[in-house]
Amino acid sequence: MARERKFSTDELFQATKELLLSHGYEAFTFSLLADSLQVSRGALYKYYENKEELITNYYFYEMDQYLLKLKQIDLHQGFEAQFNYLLNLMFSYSDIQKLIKIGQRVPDHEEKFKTLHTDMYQYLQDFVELGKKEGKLKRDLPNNLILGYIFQSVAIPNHADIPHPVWVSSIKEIICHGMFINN
Amino acid sequence: MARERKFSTDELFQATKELLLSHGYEAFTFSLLADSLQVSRGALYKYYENKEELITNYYFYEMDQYLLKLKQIDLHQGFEAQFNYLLNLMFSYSDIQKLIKIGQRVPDHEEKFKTLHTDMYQYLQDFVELGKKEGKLKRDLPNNLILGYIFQSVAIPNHADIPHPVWVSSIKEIICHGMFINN
DNA sequence: CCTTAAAGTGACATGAGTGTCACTTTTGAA
DNA sequence: TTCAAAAGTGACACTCATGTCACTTTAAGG
Repeated sequence: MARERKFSTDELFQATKELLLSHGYEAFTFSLLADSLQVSRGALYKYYENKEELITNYYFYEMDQYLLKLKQIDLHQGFEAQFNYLLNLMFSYSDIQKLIKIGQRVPDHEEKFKTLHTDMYQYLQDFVELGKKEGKLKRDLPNNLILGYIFQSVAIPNHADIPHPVWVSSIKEIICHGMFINN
Repeated sequence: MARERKFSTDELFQATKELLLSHGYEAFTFSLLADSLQVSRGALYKYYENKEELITNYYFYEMDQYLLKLKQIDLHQGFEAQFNYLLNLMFSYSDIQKLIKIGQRVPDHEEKFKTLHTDMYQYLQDFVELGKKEGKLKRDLPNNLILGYIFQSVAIPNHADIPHPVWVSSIKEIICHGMFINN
């Protein structure tokens, strides 16, 4: 009954992601997106009323996928295994941290994004509590700081091009045991 | 001989800083800046040809001040004292990290900003090396990771509103000895 | 008092993104 | 074959930031 679409929702979101990462929120335009999808600008308005609505939708799509991955942490037994899983996840989805920062710029939606962020942290409280119960994590550290450190570590710029495996194991070393030599 | 200026360079840079932090690079406009200074847009063009030139100038001004503070690290004797000085500096100038990120968006100047960033790191190599020589810092950790880790820590969002002193001492604990209990 | 240089103003042309809409194209079902 | 629903197009009116420029205002020196 209807004509075939020139682009799928997945393609649209993929293009949105690339443009958001390369241009930022303010410089992201429907023109750019239309060009990238080789479609007219008007066509996009058939699906989304404006850039804000599009990006909000895209974010929920992206975050759903991410949370799904995050929830798989429960498939791992014991804190140590969960910790390793989480750290690897961070590195394979390192774009997400950048996207979250960009997403906080969407007007009127700072609240929504803050909530999403908080939810994510909330969800991982169990993981941190497990670590504390198992006597692995220091009890006096705020849970949110522990999570913040794990999330932020993927954002440290590797300007000196240290080989990835060395970089990752060094980060793990610092997170777990710090940069100071014990005495 | 000349008419009195309605705003000083310091006022202009202060307003620029506030607008950059609140609106980001792409949404920063001469109109906004002119309004903020209660001056006509045209007046700004007497001093800077465009937004890029203005922001570049502002950045060099800001970074000069910051580097000056950074260099005062040498006034402290021994690694431990320097480490404490650096950490306090990070927290009192926490806007700088955000500004650096925003600055990386200025077109054609990513190179310049990357250089500036690298220079800053370069300048602190001595500090890290001192820590390693004094047997305080783990020798096998890449210097840039140690610095990056210290810089990033001020960017961790304190959504749960942990009291500042607790927050800071917890961060120091993690940086120095990690989040794991030793066994 | 008058001149002059710098500061500041406001209007103009330009270019780009926005949102809309009448119109065309495609497609499958009747 | 026809036709209706959904996809897609491109032009239009609108808004807003940009950069320029002729003009006005100010203030100090001659």
